[in-house]
Amino acid sequence: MNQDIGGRLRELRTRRGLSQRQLGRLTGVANASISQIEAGKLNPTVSMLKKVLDGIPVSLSAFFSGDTEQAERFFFRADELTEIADGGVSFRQVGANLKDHSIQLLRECYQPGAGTGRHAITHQGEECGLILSGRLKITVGDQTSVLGEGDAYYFKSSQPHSFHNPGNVPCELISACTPPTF
Amino acid sequence: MNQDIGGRLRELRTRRGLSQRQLGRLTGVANASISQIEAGKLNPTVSMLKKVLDGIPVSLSAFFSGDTEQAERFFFRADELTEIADGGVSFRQVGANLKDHSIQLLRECYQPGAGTGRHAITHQGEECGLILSGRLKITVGDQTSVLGEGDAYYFKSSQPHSFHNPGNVPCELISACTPPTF
DNA sequence: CACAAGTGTTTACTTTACTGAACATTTTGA
DNA sequence: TCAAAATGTTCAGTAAAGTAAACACTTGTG
Repeated sequence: MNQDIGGRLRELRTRRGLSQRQLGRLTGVANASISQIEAGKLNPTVSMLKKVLDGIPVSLSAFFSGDTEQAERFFFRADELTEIADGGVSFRQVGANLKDHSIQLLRECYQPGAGTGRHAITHQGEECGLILSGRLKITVGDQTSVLGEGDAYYFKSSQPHSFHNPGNVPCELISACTPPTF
Repeated sequence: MNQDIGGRLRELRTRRGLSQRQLGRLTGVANASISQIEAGKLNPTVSMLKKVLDGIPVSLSAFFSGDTEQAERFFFRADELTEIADGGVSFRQVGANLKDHSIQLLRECYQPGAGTGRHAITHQGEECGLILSGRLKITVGDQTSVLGEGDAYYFKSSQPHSFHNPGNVPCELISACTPPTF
């Protein structure tokens, strides 16, 4: 844990071309502390880490979300988007097999009458989508709406939510959400 | 600062229906510490805060990015998605006027020959998309590919990237990305 | 009512985060 | 070539984080 923090801090600091002493003077933190944090020999307080990061500058949020890695593949052919069907609902996820992604982009298709049960187990993150064709009845919290082609939705996944196709033609849409687990 | 952390922790804990002691037993942290953190009287170490958050469970990333607020609107009619055109490229963003969102879902249209310059100023986050119609030539890092209907892409925005429509019909796609700024 | 089990808070005490000043090396420049 | 001024690391002292055990209070149950 502290090894991770230290390594990441060192990477950010050196990438910025700063020495431990420079960063220390800049932030009012002892250079010894920065050295020990980077070596994983110190268990920094949040306020301490924040002071140091302010000098880089990087937010705590950015620091812990840590998106510095490179993706190994960028392009996916249509037939690679394996379809997952469940009842009258089918999904095709872009980049489903990527090991570390923060967006789930789905092409979804709801057959007439199909839908999801109410998601009682709400998850973190956010969801949004845009209707390509057909009609979809969406309930979020205590609000319900029937969306048609070109309409869209956006909500925090912590809201209980459900989808249902009330029409008599399939409903196609594209949805994007942040992953359920952090 | 510690007031903020404390308040946020208390909000998350109580929303979860946990008492300080329950959370303490669950995580192996003294309930007194949780009490003091919530009161802003303690300056927790990162590892300490992480142990506590693991019991909720919330990641450090989610904790500091703070996506617990409720969206005020969930549904958007097609004509509300105001179009932004720039050269031969047009965008329609879902939930563009939401004050705090972590996904940018765009319906994009590239006219024949249109494209973006190479994005030299790379930003944080990730981008992905799915081609609805037409063809789009995408360059990411040192890789280039021409995608057609149903094809998709996914990459970290820190990679230099550019888009261009090499065909003679408009190219429509849906893209999703995490916001450029933290 | 009384008592048991829960809640969050406060208080000594132990552990440790954090500092300032040393250290050993490497780089810069006259 | 030899200071001079960087670099990162180690170390003793101190300020504070974190704990265990009390506290005062509320809630439910026989």
